[in-house]
Amino acid sequence: MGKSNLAAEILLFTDGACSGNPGPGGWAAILRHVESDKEKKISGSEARTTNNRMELMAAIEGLRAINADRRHRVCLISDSQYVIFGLTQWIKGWIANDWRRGKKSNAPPVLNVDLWKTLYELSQQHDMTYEHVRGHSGHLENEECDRMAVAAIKDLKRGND
Amino acid sequence: MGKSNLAAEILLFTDGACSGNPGPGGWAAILRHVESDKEKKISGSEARTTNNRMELMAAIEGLRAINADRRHRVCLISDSQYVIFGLTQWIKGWIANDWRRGKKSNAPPVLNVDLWKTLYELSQQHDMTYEHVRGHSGHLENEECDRMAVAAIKDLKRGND
RNA sequence: GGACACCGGGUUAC
DNA sequence: GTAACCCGGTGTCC
Repeated sequence: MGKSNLAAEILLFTDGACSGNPGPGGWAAILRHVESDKEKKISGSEARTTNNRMELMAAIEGLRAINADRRHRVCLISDSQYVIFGLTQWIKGWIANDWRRGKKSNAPPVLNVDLWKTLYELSQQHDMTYEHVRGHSGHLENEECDRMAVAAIKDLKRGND
Repeated sequence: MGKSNLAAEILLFTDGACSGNPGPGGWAAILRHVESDKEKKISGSEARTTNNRMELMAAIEGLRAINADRRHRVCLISDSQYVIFGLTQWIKGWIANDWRRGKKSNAPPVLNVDLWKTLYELSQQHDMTYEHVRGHSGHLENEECDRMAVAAIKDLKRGND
């Protein structure tokens, strides 16, 4: 529980899972309104995707579930360094370098740009803080997200999506 | 499978690797006699070299492994544009300009001239065709050469060379 | 400005 | 072991 958490109105826990990478994937998010302690849970799946795309989707759909009528103070909590470092550090360079992975003109393109652009726009609509937690280390909400994401894959495979 | 391949008697696949660039390096070549389907594999290493020198060495040693009693139709297949374009396009200009990278007398010198001269002489002894393949894109012999070159470095590091 | 290679490091998922 | 992703670099040429 860092200082950043104390100020947040909304805690957004996210996780993604992928059975095969690439393969069937699921994502999940838990939104907690700190003051009221109300919680919302959402999850979804895709037939063929990657682990990183599911981590991004969890954050995107989580942010989409927040009312955009005004800016909220949101703390995004994920076990994905890809998501957290991407949003807090790497994305500035990507934008500066026209979504390439480096300054050289023939540097390879950043992947999953579609999701990164969407996530970036959504993050700009609120006052965001970020926290990286280690996966599978007893973090309650993170583990619940993990279970939900895995369940979403299972539903997909059973055709119950 | 271009026309050029159909005519070749010998397919020569090559690759180089370098752990650090510059650093310990390895090279490898697979020679396939098309008619008999017989194969020969060779590899080697150097304690301190560069990626491009190893790519050149792979081609040099590959050509050296071909019997020079008469001219053979050889197709050299490499993922190094440095090697393929060097041999098919650039080297004419280098020779014309006394191994300089341009026509001006103060143009910078071509690097690795020792290897380029050796490779050029060897290539003149046969009827060569050339093919560039993308690295790490599922090309069987190229990937096998890659493994052999990396293994050569490993042997070197273990002192088993 | 362009291209092909060669690495070093880190995280996750199978 | 392989695959999805990111950061940082050099070797070489046009």
